[in-house]
Amino acid sequence: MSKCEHCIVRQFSSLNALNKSELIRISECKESVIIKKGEVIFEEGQHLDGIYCIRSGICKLTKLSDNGRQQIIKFVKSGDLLGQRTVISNDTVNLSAIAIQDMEVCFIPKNEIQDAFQNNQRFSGEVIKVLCNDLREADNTIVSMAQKPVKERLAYYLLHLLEDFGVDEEGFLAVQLSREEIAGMVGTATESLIRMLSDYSKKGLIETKGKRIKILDTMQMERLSEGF
Amino acid sequence: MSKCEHCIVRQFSSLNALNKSELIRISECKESVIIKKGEVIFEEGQHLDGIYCIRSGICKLTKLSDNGRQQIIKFVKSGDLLGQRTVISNDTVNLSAIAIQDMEVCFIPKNEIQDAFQNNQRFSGEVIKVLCNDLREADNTIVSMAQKPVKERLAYYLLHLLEDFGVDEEGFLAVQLSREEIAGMVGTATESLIRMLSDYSKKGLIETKGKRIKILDTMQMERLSEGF
DNA sequence: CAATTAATATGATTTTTGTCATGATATTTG
DNA sequence: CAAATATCATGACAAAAATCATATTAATTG
Repeated sequence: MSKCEHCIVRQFSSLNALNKSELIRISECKESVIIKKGEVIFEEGQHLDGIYCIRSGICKLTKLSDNGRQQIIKFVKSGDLLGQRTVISNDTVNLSAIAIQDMEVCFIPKNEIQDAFQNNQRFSGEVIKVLCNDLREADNTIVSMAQKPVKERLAYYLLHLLEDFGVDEEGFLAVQLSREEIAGMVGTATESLIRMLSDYSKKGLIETKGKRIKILDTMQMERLSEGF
Repeated sequence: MSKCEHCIVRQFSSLNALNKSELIRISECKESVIIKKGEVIFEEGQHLDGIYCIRSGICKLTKLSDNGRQQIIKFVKSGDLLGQRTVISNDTVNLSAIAIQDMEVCFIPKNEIQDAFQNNQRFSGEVIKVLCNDLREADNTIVSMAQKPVKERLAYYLLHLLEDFGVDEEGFLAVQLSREEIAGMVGTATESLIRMLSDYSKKGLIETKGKRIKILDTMQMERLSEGF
C-alpha cells in the first residue's frame, strides 16, 4: 500500500500541513479504495466515520430537491478532501457524493482527522481556509441561482468547468457530464438545457461532440454570463 | 462603557468560549457603535479590520447581482458575530451588511479575534461550528433557489422568518421587510412577490397590514413550501 | 398639512422556462 | 450483433415569472 508521506496528491490538500509523524500514523490506518464512475461514495443523511482524500478522478456533490431533481452543488477532484465539514462539525452528511469518473480515494478515519485538527494548528488552519472558501463560493452561487436567468447561468458554469478542469488535447472540456447532469448543475430542466446548448452551438459559441463540449468563444461566453 | 464580561448577549455567541482574561482584553479595546436602520455596516469588496458582535437589532447580508438587484443571503441578529469568515480567512468582504432595524453592535479589532482564534481551542471550535452551519445552510439555499419555483420559496422563507424571529404581540412576524427586500430574499421581481403575497392573502394563508405579515396557516404553508 | 416622493398593488403583455410528446442517436446487454 | 434501454434532440404547448404601464396608498418633508 502506498504511503501518504510520498503521495504527490497530498501536496495540494490540507494534509500537506501535517508533520511526518502524523502522516505516518494516517498512512498506517488509511484505506485505499477504487470507486467506479457512477458509484455513490456517500449519501445525504448518512453518518460518516472519516474523510476521503481524492487521489484521482472527480466526483459531484449533489442534493435531491423536492421535485426529484439532483442539484449539483460542487465538484471535488484530486487533491481535495471530501467530508471535511461533516467530520469537523460532527454532523450527518448534507450532500451525496457520486463519482463522475473512476476514482482512487483514500479513506482516513474520523478520529485521526479530529486529532490532527485539534493538535495541529497549521492543519486546522488549512481546513478552515477551505471551508471559508466553500462558504464564499456558496454565497456567490446563491446569487447566481436566485437572480440570473438560466442562459447566463449556463455560460457561467461552462466557464467554471473550463477553469476547474481545463481541456483535453482537442480542446474539449476535460470533464464529461450528461445533459441531465449539466441541467442539475445549472438548475434547470434537461430539455431546456439541451435547447440552450443547441442555441449556443448555432451561434458558434460552443461545439459539441456527443457529451464533449468545446468552448469556442470564451470572451463572448463571459459577456453572456454577465447578462449581455 | 459596558463590559463584555457582563454582557448577556455574549452568552449566545462564540465569544462565550473566551476566558475571563481574554474577555477583559477585548472589553478594553472594543468599540460600541449605534447603527440606524438602513445604514451600511460594511460593503462587499471592502477590507474589514475586525468583527462585529450584535447586541441588538437585525441586519441583512446582501450581494448585488449583475441585474442590479440585491439578493439577501442571510440575516444576522443579536448574539451573532458578523464578519467572522472575512477575518479568519483574511479576505475581503463578500457580502454587504445593512441594518434593517436600529442596532447596537460592538466592534472588536481583527488582531484580538485572530489571537483568540489561535490560542483558544474552544473559541475557534465554536466559530468553526458556526461557519460549518452557514455552509450547510448555504448549500440548502442553493438547492431551493435552483429548483423550487418562486411560490414555494416564498412560503419557505416566510416560515424561516417565523422561526428565526418569531412574532410580535399581535402575531405578526417580528421582523419587518419591504416588499422589495422580501423579493430580494426569495430571488424574484418585486411585482411578482407582491402578487404572490396577495394571492396568499386571498387564500387565507397570511394576513398583511402594511409591511407586517402574519402567517395564519403554518401547516398549509409548510405543505406549500414543499411543492404541494 | 399640502406636496412630493417612495412603496405597494394590479392589469396587460412578453419572455422565459417547464412539461409532454415523439423521434433520432447512442449505449448497454443478452 | 440485434434487441433493449438510456440519452439526446426538437416541436408544440402550458405554466411561471419578468417587464412595462399605471393606479393607489403610505411616508416624508418643506
